[in-house]
Amino acid sequence: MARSSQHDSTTLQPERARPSPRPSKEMSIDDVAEQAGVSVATVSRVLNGHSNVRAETREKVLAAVEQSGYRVNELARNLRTAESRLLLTMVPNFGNPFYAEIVRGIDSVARQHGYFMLLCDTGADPGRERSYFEMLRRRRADGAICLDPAAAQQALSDELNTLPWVACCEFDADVGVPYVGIDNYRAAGDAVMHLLSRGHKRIALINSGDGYLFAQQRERGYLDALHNAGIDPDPRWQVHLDSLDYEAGASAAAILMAQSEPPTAIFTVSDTLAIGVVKGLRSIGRRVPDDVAVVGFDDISLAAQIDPPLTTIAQPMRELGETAARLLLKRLANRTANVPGVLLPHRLMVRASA
Amino acid sequence: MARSSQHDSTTLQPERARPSPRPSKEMSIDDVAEQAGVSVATVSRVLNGHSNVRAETREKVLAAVEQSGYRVNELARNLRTAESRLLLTMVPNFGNPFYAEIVRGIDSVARQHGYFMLLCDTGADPGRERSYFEMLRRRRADGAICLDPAAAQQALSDELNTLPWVACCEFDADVGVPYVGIDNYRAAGDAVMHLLSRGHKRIALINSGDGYLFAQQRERGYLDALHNAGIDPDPRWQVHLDSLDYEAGASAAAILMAQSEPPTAIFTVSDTLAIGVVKGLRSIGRRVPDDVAVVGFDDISLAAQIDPPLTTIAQPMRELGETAARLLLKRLANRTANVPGVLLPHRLMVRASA
DNA sequence: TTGAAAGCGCTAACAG
DNA sequence: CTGTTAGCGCTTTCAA
Repeated sequence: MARSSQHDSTTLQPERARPSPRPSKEMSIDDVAEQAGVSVATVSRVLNGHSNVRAETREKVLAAVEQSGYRVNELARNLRTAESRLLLTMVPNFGNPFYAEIVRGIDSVARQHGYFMLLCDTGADPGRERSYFEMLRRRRADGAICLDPAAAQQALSDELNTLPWVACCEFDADVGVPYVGIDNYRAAGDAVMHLLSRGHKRIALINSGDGYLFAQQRERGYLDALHNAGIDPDPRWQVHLDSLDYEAGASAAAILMAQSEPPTAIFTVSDTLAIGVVKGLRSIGRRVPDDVAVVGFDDISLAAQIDPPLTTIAQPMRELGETAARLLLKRLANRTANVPGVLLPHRLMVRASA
Repeated sequence: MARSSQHDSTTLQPERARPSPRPSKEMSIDDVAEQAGVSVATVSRVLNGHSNVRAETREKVLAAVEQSGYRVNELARNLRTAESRLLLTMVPNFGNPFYAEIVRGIDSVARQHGYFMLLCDTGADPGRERSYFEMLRRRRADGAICLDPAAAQQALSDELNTLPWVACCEFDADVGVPYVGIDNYRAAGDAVMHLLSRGHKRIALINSGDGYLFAQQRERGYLDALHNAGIDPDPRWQVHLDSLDYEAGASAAAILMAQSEPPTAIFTVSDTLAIGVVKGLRSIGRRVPDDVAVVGFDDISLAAQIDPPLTTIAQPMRELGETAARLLLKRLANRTANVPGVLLPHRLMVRASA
């Protein structure tokens, strides 16, 4: 509604009297050089902050840049320097709030180092995932952080391990790929031990499909903790889901409770599942924690908000992301550097649900 | 494990007996051309699926590509074709589940058209936001979809409107930028009218800060609906928050209910807020909907999961994203095309909370 | 149907 | 301190 005038245009035409810098034809470094009366090399130097330029010359260049509205063409720069300064982050499902904070951590470290992060939702589909690794090969991205299960598992058999990437959360320590995550085995054990200490004996596990490495690790933790307590885990207490959605948790809970001797506690490998469980329990008239205790996993921000607030295993999500990014950057800086695998501490958050 | 021989090469290192294609030195199109005994032009043609290549020649090239493990260098291709095939999506806070589904919609349309989507979390910070628009100017991305408030508002005053971007959800129809969103004014009215029809008179509004355009629009809708019902809105019923977090909703509810004549219903401009409200209400002993009714906004997947299930205004999130992407693609394909603003329908989801 | 050659816009030797 | 110049790897006329 304000100053409109300026575009009745359509390209091809003169198009005069534009507001200041915006040039009608895209400028190149040559134009700037000419306008400043120097060579392109000099322009490049000041643009890249090299010190070997006389102050006076620098001023001239800066002035020309300023008043021409010139912007460096990163496409050209990328080709020349042979790097895209883009990092890929692959997540199986970025609608899951668990990933949000991790991705934030990655993003913040990346941009701190002059990289941009490209977020890719793979849907845990190996096909999609491969297509993203393909981007690496085509030099569209410099490196990748993968939160996806498939890659971690195929790293051995593939030439995947020659690509610059690191695994986050989903990792196999025996493969040659740098990783960061938590000790899922021990974390699951801690959760179960908490339930045990509350007097529960019939403790169920709601797990995701075993496509996930963490699922296997947590299941072993659960099983061993039970065994160590002298309890023989009933197979009927274990359910495997192919989803981490709220809904999946709700229906799993209902099924679990329909048994003749239903569990008195449920350990779930994800808070989203646990939230669904709580809702499912409620809808069949069971109270939490009085009738059945629930413990989740991850400690997403929602966990403390629901009713009752969720007891859960907290993962240091932000740090997981930051660490992953640092590992990757390190690999990028030095291809031959020995980048380690790192395990970050988890923590049991005792709230009202168990 | 197959045919290995060909490169024990590498410039400096031994490193022999590598698995198949993976070349130790990066291959270029010249290498492929040489290996296939044709010119680079021909290689380029088959790589790009041009039809004017003899079948036999094509085979030769493909074979060379295959067994050299060659991958096109997109950096070079980008420079040459002057496009990055990258789209930016700017969200104020991608931890908010509302954005997840929208982003999915964008992503799916983008990749369907051979583009990749770069997700950018701006934190609703105009500075960060500008830095992303800067990427457009530097040709690091071809276009952008912005879910952020600031851009929509500055589009007028700036040369922002010459850049290839579209607004999604946050838009000002009077500015020259293509947009997609819902009719926030009417949607808010619908929510209030629902509450009215349930007999409520003292209806509170929990709004976000007025940095958001939708906040202003929904507030007007709320106010007018009340007026139209002959109710004079008490200013004490309106609270403005600078956050959409669960926590913010919880404390706002407590404050609201501490008044001498507290509201009997609360309309909230976001489900995340509403979920916090429900929790806040519960923690001060108020029941929903018996003591106070709550209606949210967005219909994120969680809305149906909480206790009680949330009555809310559903936004067609997936479609919002898809439409935004299509508008942008259209603009990209034809800079002078007249890309319209589009409004998608919302829907009141009546559940148990109101 | 194919090849030769001219750049895309930039950075980085190498000279001066 | 500054300029000249040679490419980065690809696509695309233009000729053959």
